[in-house]
Amino acid sequence: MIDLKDLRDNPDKYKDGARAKGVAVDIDRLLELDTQHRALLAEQESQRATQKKLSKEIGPQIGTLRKQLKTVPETHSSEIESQIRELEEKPLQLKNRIAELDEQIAAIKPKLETILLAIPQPPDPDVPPGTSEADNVQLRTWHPNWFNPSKSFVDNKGFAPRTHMQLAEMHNLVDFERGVKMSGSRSYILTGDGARLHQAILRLAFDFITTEHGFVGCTVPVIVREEMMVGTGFFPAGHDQAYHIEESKRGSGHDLFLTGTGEVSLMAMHADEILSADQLPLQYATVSTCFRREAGAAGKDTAGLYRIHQFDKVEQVVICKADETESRQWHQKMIGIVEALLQKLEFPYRLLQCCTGDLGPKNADMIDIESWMPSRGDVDADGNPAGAWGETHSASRLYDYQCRRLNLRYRNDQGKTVFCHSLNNTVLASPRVLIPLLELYQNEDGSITIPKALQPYMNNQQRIG
RNA sequence: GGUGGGGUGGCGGAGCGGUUGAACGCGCCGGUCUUGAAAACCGGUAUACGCCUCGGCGUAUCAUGGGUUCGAAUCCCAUCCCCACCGCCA
Repeated sequence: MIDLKDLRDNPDKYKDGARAKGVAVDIDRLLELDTQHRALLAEQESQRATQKKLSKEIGPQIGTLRKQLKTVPETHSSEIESQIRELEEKPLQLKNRIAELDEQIAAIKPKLETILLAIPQPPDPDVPPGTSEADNVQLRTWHPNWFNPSKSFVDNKGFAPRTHMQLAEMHNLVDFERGVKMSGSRSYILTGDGARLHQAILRLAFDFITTEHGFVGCTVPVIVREEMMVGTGFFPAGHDQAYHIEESKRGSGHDLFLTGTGEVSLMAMHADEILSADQLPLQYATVSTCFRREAGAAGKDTAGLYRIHQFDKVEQVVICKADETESRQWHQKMIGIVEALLQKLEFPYRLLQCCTGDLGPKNADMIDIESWMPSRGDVDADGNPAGAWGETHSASRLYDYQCRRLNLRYRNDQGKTVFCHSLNNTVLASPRVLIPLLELYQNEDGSITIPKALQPYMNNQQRIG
């Protein structure tokens, strides 16, 4: 959520921001509604003030008259009753006017909030303009000595690559058919060493972020209330991407949603709280199952483990003071953690500065990290895929956009309550990450060397096949 | 799933239709006293929004949302949450 007061002062900042992100939102309409809303509120409040004052005068008078009614002979009672009635009628006009104003305010408020929630965070000025991921800008790349993605796979390893699907089939690592039988398209079963690799790499990532980088590990609910989806900024825009559990249809007071990332629960933990400054920064990590409907992605990346409905992800979030410099430092630090992990695994990767159109509604800035996936990209004359970068990580910087929605604040040195800043980044998501693992570490005979960093988590096993 | 009891400020805990944003205690902050500290005493101590002559003023908030009433923390309804017991269960 953006700051309505700031929007009043700088409407163009938000109009430009929405335009840069390609989000259609009627900010002029919001300003109009806001003006109306405030006028009504002012009148309603002053009417209420008069009503309160009047009530305090009348109240005791009615009280005394009622007491009199009990003691006085019946001959006088009708006179007292009419006095009471007279007093009671006094605030009636006010009451009607207030009810009228209440109604008008109640009619405007949801309209106002709908627009307010839809206004995206303006991109930072240093974010390059663009309309889609095609306009993202490569910042830097890294690769191990033994695999340079600027050369072909054959040049790197001396043989033609198999895809992760072929490798998975060879070694019975994934059962796509039965996964689909059970749960439809984009479903899978990790089996045998596939399941072990998955657990091993998640555990490696979880240990790395918690023990080496001091993030507090948490297990969190992956089924949450709608307000948490709204609070973290995934709703309303991402409503179609979330699985919806309609508990209200079964008599419950509210529906639930499956989270598409551990970020939701990690951030929602402190919703509606006022933290003390010395609690900050909060560094949390979780490994959680993520659910994504992939609505609108029909036909895209349908084969293999790339785009699936359910996966597991180690996620990191930071909640820090409302300080841009600190926020930016954390962003760099969180990216550095991922780079260190990928270097441990010896995966070639690159950093991409996402352009304005690719940021999503809540981010001021986003850096994607992509790992080299030999099976992606165009197929050459020999029938070998050229390989391509595939997104494995995404590091977001949100200022107070998310904390404002979550009502997550802290008390600063002056004792004022201030919305925190928040950031999040993938640590590692599997099984997508098994794509580079299997494909990069395959040998000519189809066997797979297990990365050194992973071997301790695989009972010191060195190869598959 | 069933039955019963509850949700009041940072915490504990009163209030159960009329100057109650809320007694009292604890905690916290400031002050007096003290060489210093403690004790004692005095004062202060919520959040949000709106208005504004930047000193304030107003409104809302006693789980949440409705309702009754001239007036609701207090009465009614719905929902959420917590606790206890029973049932079911990894």
